[in-house]
Amino acid sequence: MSDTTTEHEPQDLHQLEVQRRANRDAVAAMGLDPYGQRTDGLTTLAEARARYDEAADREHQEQGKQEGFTDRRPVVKVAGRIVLRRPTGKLIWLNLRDHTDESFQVAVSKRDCDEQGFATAEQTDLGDLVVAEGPLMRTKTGEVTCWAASLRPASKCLMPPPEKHAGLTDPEIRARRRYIDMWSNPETTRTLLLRSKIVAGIRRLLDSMGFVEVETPMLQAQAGGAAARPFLTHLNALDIDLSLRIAPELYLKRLLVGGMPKVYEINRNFRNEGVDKRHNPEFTAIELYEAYGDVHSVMAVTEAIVREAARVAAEARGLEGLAIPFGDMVIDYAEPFERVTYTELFERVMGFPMDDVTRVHAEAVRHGLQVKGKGGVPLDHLLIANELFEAVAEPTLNPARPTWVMRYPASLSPLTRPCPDDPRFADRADLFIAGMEVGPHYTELNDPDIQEAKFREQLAGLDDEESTFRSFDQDFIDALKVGMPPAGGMGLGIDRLIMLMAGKETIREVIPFPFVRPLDR
RNA sequence: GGGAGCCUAGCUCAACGGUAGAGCAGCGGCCUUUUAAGCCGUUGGUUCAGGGUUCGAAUCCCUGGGCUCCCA
Repeated sequence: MSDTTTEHEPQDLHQLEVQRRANRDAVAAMGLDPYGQRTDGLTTLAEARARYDEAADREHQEQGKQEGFTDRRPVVKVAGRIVLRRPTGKLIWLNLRDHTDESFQVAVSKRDCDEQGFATAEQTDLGDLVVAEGPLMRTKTGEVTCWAASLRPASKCLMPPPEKHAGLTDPEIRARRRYIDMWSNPETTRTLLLRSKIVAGIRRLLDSMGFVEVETPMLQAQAGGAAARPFLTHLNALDIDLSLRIAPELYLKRLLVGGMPKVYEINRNFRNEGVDKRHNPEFTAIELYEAYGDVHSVMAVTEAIVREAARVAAEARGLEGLAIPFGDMVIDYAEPFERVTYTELFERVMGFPMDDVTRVHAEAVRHGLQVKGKGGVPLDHLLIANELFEAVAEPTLNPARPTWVMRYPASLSPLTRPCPDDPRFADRADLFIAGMEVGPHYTELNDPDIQEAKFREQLAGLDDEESTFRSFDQDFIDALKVGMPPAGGMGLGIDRLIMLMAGKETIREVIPFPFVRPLDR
């Protein structure tokens, strides 16, 4: 047996860690492995609790001391992290936590537990992992408890744990040291498990609708498909610079050209922009394309996805129906989503039509909005109108009602197909929930000549810095020349969707390891 | 990018110009039905870093760092 305490100079370690190492070594000195080993036949804490048998327990209480009594109480074997510890002399109460139950009581009695088990219980610290085995009973005060016949160490926690009631609250350390946050604050684990369940539900739904999940390149020579700064990297083998993708769009469309009728990808995008409550440099999005569909058909897919997410969330959180609380409101996803066109909303809120150049300009100035671009050139009228729309009209949307804003002005959405009945408007719809823009939906442009012209127009409008990051994607135009079916396409931010469903107002809460500044050490 | 707030023991927090403290955790002791167990005793600090003002600074000022929130 190695004496692990000698591997570190005691003065390098905090006294609390020194003490924990000593406690670990005391367990090892008893001939037990403080780090445990494979254990078969374990049940989760929630399963163990569910196995409690009232009748068998009563029978044991009434007749347990009689000659020839057969104990029929179910015996469970459980593993968990010690979150509370109450020694009362020759009886030690431990509360274990796992991903299914935040506090499951184990009693370790000197009389009824094996000798090593009781000695282990005496040496354990808060945060240690242990395996307990014994019959299920109810205490005087009614708590279902595993009355341990044996207790074995499973792993040592050498780090002093957070305060046992207040838990870990520092938002930075919660994100940086998620492995502590997760067991210290069970809500964190619940949220991350909910995320997994929702994503699995979305995949199940889309597969049942005939969509095929694909994976397209993350490393791209030119990062296209969205307006965002990419991360740059380098491929040593070929000595060329590459970008991490900002969107999978242009590859998914190539798959439509190739003949896949319904495709989606749930994967990471990388945008070299701000980090705040709603933005992480890497984030997960679903992007989906449906051949022979249009903006309306993919809106229907999104509504189905959002309702499925709400169904999974409501079930996991024990909520009635599809009403999910978020902040100080409750969003009922069972209700039909609101629909409003861009121009309707503009006129209703502003009180004048958006082509009223004079009033648009005056209102923009009154709201302190930019009416001039870089270099003092006056902005295009529609761009000014759009600033007004975003600053004044959008915020009037009822945050508690998922709302589609439809039919954007064509010139604001150059890469979208115009509405068939009026080419001044583009067949685009954005979904807003709780004041967040959740995802754009389009009838996709599939005419290669128009696409090429719009590309070039857009590139010409970029300033120098932006244009160094973006370039013309000839192969994509070539793909369109081969013929892409008419299609509907959509993107949906998974992290934001999870925020809504988990009731978390920061993106950090729903990402297992959100970006944190590297420590300088 | 602009503004505000915060940084004190392992954790959660007091002390706001006059001897750095509490609870939890830890350590020693007692305790076989506890539930934030209890009782007695006790260890633990470069008050983010550096500079300044002052007889005296965790506290006031300056610079830097980090975090959080609001706005763009």
